[in-house]
Amino acid sequence: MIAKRPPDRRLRFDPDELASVEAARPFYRRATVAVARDLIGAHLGRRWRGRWYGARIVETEAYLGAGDAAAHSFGGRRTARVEPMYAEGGHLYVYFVYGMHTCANVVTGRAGNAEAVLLRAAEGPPGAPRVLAGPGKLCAALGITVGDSGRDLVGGRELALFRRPRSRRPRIGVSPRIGVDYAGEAAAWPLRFFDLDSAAVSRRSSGR
DNA sequence: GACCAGATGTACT
DNA sequence: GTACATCTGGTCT
Repeated sequence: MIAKRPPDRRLRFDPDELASVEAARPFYRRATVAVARDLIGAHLGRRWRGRWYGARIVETEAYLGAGDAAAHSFGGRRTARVEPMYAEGGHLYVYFVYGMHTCANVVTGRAGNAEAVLLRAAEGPPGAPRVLAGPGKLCAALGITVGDSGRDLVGGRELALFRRPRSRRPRIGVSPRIGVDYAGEAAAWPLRFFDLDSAAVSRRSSGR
């Protein structure tokens, strides 16, 4: 059993205060690119000891399954690690990389598609500057571990995603994905989305 | 901006 | 057994 990690205390938030709506299954079942775009500005919430902690997502990347050389499920690869990617949209796929970092993805589309959206960065309250700038830091700050891989975000008791209010539509930038140079032609696909006005979007990946 | 080390799980031979 | 990974933070130019 993998030990659970507590979230960063500074990320405390009240879902009601945001007037946000928890994303339901149909939200995740749509095209991966559409979900990746709509996740910008949404809040990822983690419940720890009865309280909610969370952050506003400001950077995502779409991974398009078997036909995408940058995706873990490229060519239909199906191992114990990537198995959660084959679940129905709305599940979480978490993996450990470079011996020290954890990255969280939201599975999209229908079961078997193996498509997902990587959560690259989020923004906390003013008291938590840059603690979420990068997929590894985002997971660390929210206490997400590989033990959360395969968890369902829909109706989840510990992890949930709250959609952004319609009134707050961020300015969204688009660029190729980060760190996937090995993926050949797929490396240039414009599948990275980010909030143009967020300081948490990593420098390296700011699209310049 | 470019370059590089770091620590270890996962996939593959 | 071995290569390398959807990174990060530090150093140097």
